[in-house]
Amino acid sequence: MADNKNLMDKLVSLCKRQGFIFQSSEIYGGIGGFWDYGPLGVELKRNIREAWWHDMITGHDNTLTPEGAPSPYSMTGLECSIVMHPQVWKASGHYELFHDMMVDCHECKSRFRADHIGSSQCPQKPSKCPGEHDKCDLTEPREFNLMFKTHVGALFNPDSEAYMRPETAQGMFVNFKNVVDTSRVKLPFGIAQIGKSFRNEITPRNFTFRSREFEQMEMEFFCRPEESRQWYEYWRDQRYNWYVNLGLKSDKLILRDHEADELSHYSNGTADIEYAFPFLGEGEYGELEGVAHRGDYDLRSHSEGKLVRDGDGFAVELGEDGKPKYSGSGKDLRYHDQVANEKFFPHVIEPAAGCDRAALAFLCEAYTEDQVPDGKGELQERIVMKFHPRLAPIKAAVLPLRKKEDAEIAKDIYRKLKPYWNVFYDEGGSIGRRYRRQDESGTPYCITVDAETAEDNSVTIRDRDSLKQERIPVDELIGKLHEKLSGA
RNA sequence: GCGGGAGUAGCUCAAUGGUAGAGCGCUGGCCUUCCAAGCCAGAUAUGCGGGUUCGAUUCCCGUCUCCCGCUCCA
Repeated sequence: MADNKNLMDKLVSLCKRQGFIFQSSEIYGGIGGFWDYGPLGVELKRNIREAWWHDMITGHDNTLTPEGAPSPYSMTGLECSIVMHPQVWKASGHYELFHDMMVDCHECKSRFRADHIGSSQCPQKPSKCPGEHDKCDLTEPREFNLMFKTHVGALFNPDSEAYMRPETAQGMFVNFKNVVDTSRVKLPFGIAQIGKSFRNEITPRNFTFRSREFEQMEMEFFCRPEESRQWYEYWRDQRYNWYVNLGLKSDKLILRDHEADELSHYSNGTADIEYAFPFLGEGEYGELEGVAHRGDYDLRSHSEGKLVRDGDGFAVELGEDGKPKYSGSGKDLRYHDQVANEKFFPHVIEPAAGCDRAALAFLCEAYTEDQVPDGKGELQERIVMKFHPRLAPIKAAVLPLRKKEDAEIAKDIYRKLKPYWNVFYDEGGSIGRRYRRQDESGTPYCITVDAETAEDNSVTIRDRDSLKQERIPVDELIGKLHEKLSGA
């Protein structure tokens, strides 16, 4: 743990000095729970997003049955607004769960829901309610809201209140009908979205792990109810393997099924994909992604009104007037299977990933200290970020060995590669220093131009992890890099 | 939100009620050229606000941020 703590400190320092992650608004003293991605960090995150988008959507083959899947399926993308109609959050259940009037006691440091004071116990005198004991020192009821509130329109009044989305998922549900009506998709299919979400966390902690503004990569997979269990299992494995294939070691990554009492109000089953972050204790894991079986909870809620558990199933929650407590849209969001001519609410499997958490996990996993012989053959400590080539912010660096003689040829090579990849040109400092700089940025390959290049038009490619160099003709460079970077 | 600790250069750290230093890194130059070599020159810092004081980075108060513990955690 002490080593891990130390490792986390070193990683935070590296993120700052290499331009991966900065504290938001740092020159004004910072603001808790918000983070900025620097020149390298933005490339890392972009690569994570693109890997996810490619592997989930654009690279998915709608016509074949992937291994482990019950059938072929289709995938589509979507991008929704962050501010939505406030009723979305009432029907979804977020408003009730994220929004409470709370009373705190200065004396016993407890917090109570304002509407439950009469049925709560004072921790110091359990026979009385909070506030009835002599020593109680209660605050006024205070609004306690995990959703960021804003106002739509220039006039501030209660009718203009709106919320920044606390998750991207609802955008997929409320657009379910739009997607079905316009894209000719048939069950089973997924709608995927990447975007920012906002939660007013009480305690942002652990670097970027729990932030107030964060990016989600979420997919809602709609299927026939009777197939939902199989799809749930398919997506659990699929998503777990995605992280492993991008370099997270499987002994640091677990797939953990939620206990029954841990399940969300809507869920028929949830598994977390969790990573052994260095800031956690031995044997502890932090959530990267949740894969939830949401049943038909969301589509039904947005049709009929917010649901509550009713025996084994769900029923619309009713207010005192016998009408839905939080009404839905009233639109029929059932899927119409035109072949079988039946209408039903599809069931939903939701793999919901945190992009920033993935970025943090990949940073933690990449951070490596090893030893490399210097010019005299003595071992020197090296810090190297061993990113998977798909995720590396810079794919290759072009380095002239001798600044004067080799620079022009090196620049030509740089220009040849630039249209394909984010390539970096560096002629400053000794070659060893430049290699180390690229190691700390996580650049997988360094292309070095030397005296031989002018003679036979060949360069060396240095491998970041093995330090091995391979000499190849310049004409084969693009093909070679394609092969190496495609991510064996 | 509570309690404790901490904020000095890009990073890691030093020092001081009276001109704020170092190492590494960074920039320019010379020399060198396959794994952080050398020489010369240079830039960059006391989180923010207030108070005490002739003078505050140092003492006091507030605030913000970070760390640890509690609390919270779809």
